[in-house]
Order: sequence, then structure tokens, then C-alpha cells
Amino acid sequence: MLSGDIPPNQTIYVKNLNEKVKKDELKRSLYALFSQYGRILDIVALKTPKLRGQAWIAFSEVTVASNAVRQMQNFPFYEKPMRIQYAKTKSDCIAKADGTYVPREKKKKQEEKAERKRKAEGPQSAANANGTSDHVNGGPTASFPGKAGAQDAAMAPNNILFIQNLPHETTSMMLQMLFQQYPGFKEVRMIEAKPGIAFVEFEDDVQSSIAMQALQGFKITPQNPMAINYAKK
DNA sequence: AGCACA
Repeated sequence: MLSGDIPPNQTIYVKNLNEKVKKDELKRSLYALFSQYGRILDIVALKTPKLRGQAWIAFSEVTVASNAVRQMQNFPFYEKPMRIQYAKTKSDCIAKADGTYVPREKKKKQEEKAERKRKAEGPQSAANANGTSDHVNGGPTASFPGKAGAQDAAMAPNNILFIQNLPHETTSMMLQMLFQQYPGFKEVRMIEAKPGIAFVEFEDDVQSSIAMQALQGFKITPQNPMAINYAKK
């Protein structure tokens, strides 16, 4: 199994998040970043000592969650590579939609801990010697199947994006319309002498990354999927 | 490292 030993779930569990970023900004950024894969039903992030640095993102479909787990694995997000797994349990928002939601009774922490332990040392505690050598995931630069902009070599994150394969009639106004919807947008720069390319600047590389993810492969014309990379430093 | 929903 790809991510740990947790079975697929339509909610993903994200950890190693930068604990300095504020809760709602975090949620907004996660939303912008992950909604490219499909519909997000809910994002839960708490800043309690136990739960900071983690988030749960509930998707409309398991397949969407699966793509997100694979493709965003280790994505550099606020300076830190995201670690993504399937959530261990069903989200309340999904159970509610299912009709299977039952409000959980308040348990004391000790009871919960005991229960978890009981589950862990089930009937066969020596049964986990099955070659769990799975695979070491793809590394910091995931590829984006079906997206023409996927780069071949990893480029260091940069607040400036380099856009290629634009139709020659593209104007900076058109690009501005596209990119300004993403937080941190600053400006579009095009070069008269070089049609088909542009630079788009954001305030920082988290924000540029989100826009890149969101617009990667975007077609201004059917023949022109945008190829977006970080600009060279 | 850490699996919640106030």
C-alpha cells in the first residue's frame, strides 16, 4: 500500500505543515492548492498543541483523494514538504452526507487511549512480518500526468513563474485575469520580442506555487496548454 | 511525531 498502511479514504491527512501559519490562511491555501483535484467538502485544521501542523481535507470522491495523496506528496508548502496520507477514519461531514453520522459520545482521553491500544495488539500481534517494503515515493518533484506544463527537472521554488506555450495573441491583460484570482498576485510581464512566454510575479513562492498548481496546463486555446515553471533565479 | 470534526 502506498501511503503507510492506511486504506484509501476520501479524506486525506496532511502533516508536517508549517505551524507558524495562521489557521484560516492555512485553510485557504490548502483549499486553493487541493481543489485542482476535485471538489473539497471540508477542511479541518486545529491549532491545539496536539493537532497543530496537521490538517484533514475531505474530498467528494476517494479517487480524488488518491490523486492528491500521490501528486502532492512532499510538495513544498510554506517551506516544508507536505506529508500526506489517507485519514484513518471517516470525516463527520461525509458521515453526515452518508446518513451514517452518529455524534460520538464524549470519552475521557484515558479510555480512548486504552481502546486504541486494544486495537493495536489485536489477536495476531506477530502477523505484521509481511514484507512491507512498499515504495519510497517519487521525491520532491511529482509529475502531473496529463498536464503539459510538467517540468522535466526540478526547479527551485520561486515567487516568479515562467509561462510558456502561450498563443501568440495572448495579452498581459488576459494573463492578469487568470492569475490575479490567486492570493499574492503582483504582476504579469511579457516581452514584445518574445511571444508565447510571460513572467508572473507573486509575493512569495507559496502563493506562486498555488497559482502554478491551479493553472498548470490551462488552455487559452485548445492547442496551447500552458507550461508553467518557476522562473530561474 | 502528532488522526479531528465544538
